Amino acid sequence: METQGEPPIKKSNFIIDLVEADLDSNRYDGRVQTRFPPEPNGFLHVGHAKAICLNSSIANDYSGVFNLRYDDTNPVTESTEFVASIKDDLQWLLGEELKTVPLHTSDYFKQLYLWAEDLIMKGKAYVDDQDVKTISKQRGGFQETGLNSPYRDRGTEENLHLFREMRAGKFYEGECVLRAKIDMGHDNMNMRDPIMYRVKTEEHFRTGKEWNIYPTYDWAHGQSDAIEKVTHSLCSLEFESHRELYNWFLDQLEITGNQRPYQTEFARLNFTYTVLSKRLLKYLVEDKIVDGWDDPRMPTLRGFRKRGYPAVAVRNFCEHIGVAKTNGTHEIELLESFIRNNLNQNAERRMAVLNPLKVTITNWPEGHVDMRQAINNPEDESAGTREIPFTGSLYIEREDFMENPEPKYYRLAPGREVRLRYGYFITCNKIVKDKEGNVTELLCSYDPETSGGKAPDGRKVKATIHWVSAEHALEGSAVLYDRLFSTEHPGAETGEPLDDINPNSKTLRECIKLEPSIGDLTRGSVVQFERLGYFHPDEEIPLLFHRTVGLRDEWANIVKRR
RNA sequence: UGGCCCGUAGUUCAACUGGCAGAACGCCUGGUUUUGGUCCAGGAGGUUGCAGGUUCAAGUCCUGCCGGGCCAGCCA
Repeated sequence: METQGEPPIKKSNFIIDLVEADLDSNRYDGRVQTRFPPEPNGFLHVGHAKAICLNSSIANDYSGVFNLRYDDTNPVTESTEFVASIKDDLQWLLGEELKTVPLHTSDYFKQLYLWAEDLIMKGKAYVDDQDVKTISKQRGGFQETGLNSPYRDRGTEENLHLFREMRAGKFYEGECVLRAKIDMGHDNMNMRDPIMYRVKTEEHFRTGKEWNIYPTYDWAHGQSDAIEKVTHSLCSLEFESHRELYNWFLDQLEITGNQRPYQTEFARLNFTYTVLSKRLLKYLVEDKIVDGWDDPRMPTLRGFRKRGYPAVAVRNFCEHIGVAKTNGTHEIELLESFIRNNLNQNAERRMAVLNPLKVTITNWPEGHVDMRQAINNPEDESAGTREIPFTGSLYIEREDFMENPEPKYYRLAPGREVRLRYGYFITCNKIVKDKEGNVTELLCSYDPETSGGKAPDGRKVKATIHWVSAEHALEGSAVLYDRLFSTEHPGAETGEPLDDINPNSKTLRECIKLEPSIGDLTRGSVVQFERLGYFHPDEEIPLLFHRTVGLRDEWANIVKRR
């Protein structure tokens, strides 16, 4: 895996400790096997990225095996659309094709079924004819013990017969279920005779109409791990209380020794200024708050991709944050710093003006075009140079001029001299305004002696600003993205995250001015528009750019502090 | 007022298993710079949730509190 020159911080976390301890004790004969088990009912987001990176890097670091396993046990919510997108996003994130073919829980339906019969015969499972409500009520509460189902003590033969009929499609949905027979008075609610199978008539996207009953997560998960010979079954904290059941099932099936996986939980990833819950993300899409699952503002991997986040930067981020059992929220700035770090090294620089202000150089020789040489990437000499036409009629950024400059504002102002990057020093002599008093044009003079960017007399300028020649400029557009939510912890105040949606998270800038070489940019690559930020060319629309992330901005900090 | 889990700079994590509490990001100051970017140097920021106990020595072990999270789907 690429590391792009990151300082080699030795990784240390409680999961690595466990893996190494198991290696030391030879628990699995030196094997390490992990898996990423998404349900194919939605798109992957950064939260999943953490789990993917964790599982795949543990397998990588210890010469183990990492599998993608679709946890497709619920035909009503799952579809092939998601199967495809998950694999696609996963490979994008990992930066390579999967080394193993994707697995499916549905591949194990037969084995799971046989094991269920096994449990029935051991008197450890029974068919319950009660409906959802009744079962739920009987489960009791945290402080009250549950009630045994009247069907709990059915005979083995009757259970077997009923279960086979369930499979044969003799029952309607909700008519009956198969339950593990554990303990209705257990402190852990998951142990109060959990459901193993339920009837579902919906067609499964892989097994079609073959099955009328489907295993629940609890019944399928640990057994699937065991079938695949997973060693370390990593999942998020919310499954902590399911671990006891995970182990109980393996106990009943007498899966032991180096064939027996064990579950370890870690904290899922959270970020400031966004949400990662499936429900909320779905709302954003369906209520058209965003333009789709791949909207660059979305924390989905598709969104990241469209926004121009390099996959390796996301991986490095995941590597860096490590894992722990503390539920917390990462500052989004940390992710952004990894994005910038990568892009600073790799993105070519270009000049673009997003909010153009006309500048006329009054002493420029009429019709003269001066080709200026510019460095493509100061961090990477091999990126070479390019030429940019300089003329007497330019556009500069409106924000780079202030009629009445505030303290510490270094850029252009009446009577002030600045440097045009790769061009000359210019001085603002006159402001042209329209009837409403808006500045429409600046009349400036240039100093021909400053062609090299320095004045022979040694005088300094405080600022260097970017520009584009008016007659050579390409016209395009840019979309500027801001945080999707306006508060660090959406919903912290009202309890409803949607109350904190930032109404200005997307700004379209049309008629932006681009230096000519931008027309030749290769698709997919991210460029830095100097002094503005990193921009990702849209995959379809020419000269449309998505702002990946802005540059760090000292001036913005100064303004904010006021 | 059940059970399980978690509390270390603002944030997220380390601390070789009892031996001088560190890093990254963020913030601040200075330097370099034809990007107010990058880079370099430095700084602030901690009663390790609280209170006891064991020990020459406790973030680490013990006890008790406090705070937070998760669990009562035929979702995963």
